[in-house]
Amino acid sequence: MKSEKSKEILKFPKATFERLKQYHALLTQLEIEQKQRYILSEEIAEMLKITPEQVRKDFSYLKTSGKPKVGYNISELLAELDELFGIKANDNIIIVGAGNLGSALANYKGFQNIGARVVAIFDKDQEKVGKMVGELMVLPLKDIPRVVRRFHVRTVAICVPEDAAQQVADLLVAYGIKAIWNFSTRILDVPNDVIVQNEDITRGLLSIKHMLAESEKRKYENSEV
Amino acid sequence: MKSEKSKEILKFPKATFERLKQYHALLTQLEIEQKQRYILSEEIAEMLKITPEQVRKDFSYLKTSGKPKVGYNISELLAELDELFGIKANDNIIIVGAGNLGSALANYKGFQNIGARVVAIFDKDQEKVGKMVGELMVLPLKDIPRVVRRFHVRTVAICVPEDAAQQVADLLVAYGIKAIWNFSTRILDVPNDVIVQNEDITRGLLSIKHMLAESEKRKYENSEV
DNA sequence: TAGATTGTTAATCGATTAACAATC
DNA sequence: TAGATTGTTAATCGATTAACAATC
Repeated sequence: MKSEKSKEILKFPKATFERLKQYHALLTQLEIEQKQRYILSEEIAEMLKITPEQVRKDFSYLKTSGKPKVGYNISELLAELDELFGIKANDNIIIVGAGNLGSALANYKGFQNIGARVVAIFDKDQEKVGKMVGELMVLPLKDIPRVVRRFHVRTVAICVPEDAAQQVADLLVAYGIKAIWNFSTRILDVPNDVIVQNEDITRGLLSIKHMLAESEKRKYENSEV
Repeated sequence: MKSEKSKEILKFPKATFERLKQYHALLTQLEIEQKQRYILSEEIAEMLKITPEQVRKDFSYLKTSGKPKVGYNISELLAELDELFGIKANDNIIIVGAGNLGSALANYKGFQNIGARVVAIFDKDQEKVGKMVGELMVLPLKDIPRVVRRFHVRTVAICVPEDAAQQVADLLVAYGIKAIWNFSTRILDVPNDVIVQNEDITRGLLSIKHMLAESEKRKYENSEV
């Protein structure tokens, strides 16, 4: 029974784990569309711009298996991934910062697909407190501990301006928060047992810039030959 | 001279390139703070939760070198990374979708640090057209081709609801856009020569869920011994 | 049955870590 | 000078790709 319990979180290659998240998103989408019941590794590969061999290799770590010439059962695969990511075990999260970004997050409908729910949104600005964001009323920061206790909140999204991010993080750590979802570009300094997930969007744009530069370069070289 | 030109975009290990973006963000922050002129590989490593050896290995691909016992000159390192990422070559980008997320993006101040500028924001909703988002007036979709031509826009951020994302992508591809910065969770189907950068935020939350589950598991196991 | 696709093993490739000489 | 830190080479580790048998 112990070994059972321990096995619940399997050890995948880190790279595989990252792709499993992509498969999960794709399969969720396909499941909603209801257009097909099976999917080939080839089709998945094409949509995610990877190779079919890679897809099959990744799936070989799962219990679900595919049928030659038929592919993988979408519902079955999705169910296993849901289980794997603990989608059914709902996580209550809160948002600090009720600006545009915080509001966008609060209104985001996709959280239910990954077993998360936004239970409250906070702002230090008295002007914003009391206003509605979607179905939530903006609360003052002092209410954070109460909400955290009541809803067993472990994860907090920080959506405040750069210069307030560290301060808010310190506060949350003091309140016993386990994980910070950091939407500021500020590198946060927190104790080692607090999980920080940086969601610095500028990284994506840097990748685009780089890829654009590379394709320009290729064009230049080809025209030269 | 050809070889000069070709060398402008150096070949780094992919993993190193990803970390270079983190170093860039960190150094940008330190440069703004003006608290120190030099930084040790050890200090960088601690802030980014990697090893100092990794940092030095990554930097060995750069021209900038550090001084034993002194570290790396922050300005010098940042200047090289700026050059490397083409920060000085400004990129004009546009945003489609003037909801909370699009508005957050339009108001984001950090773009200048990575050589990007939002020149326009669009929405299909007539109610939103004409309203101000920061310093930009929301424009109707039909104005996209004009703006793209006038500002040489290559990159577009898609901030529309899930079910409109593919449609907008098709439109943009037809207008000759080179790169799509996709903020919807929808997997987009576009021609191979169009760059797509997916900014699916739910992935970060899945990582958090997984890390929380792992640390719970560790706690459980330790208490059992 | 023939052909297509899966799943797995082995080979290759790439990234990280370890070790240590060079240098301030 | 002694000690700390950098930078590089070699060793290890991990991930991807190739090859191919199994199977529908």
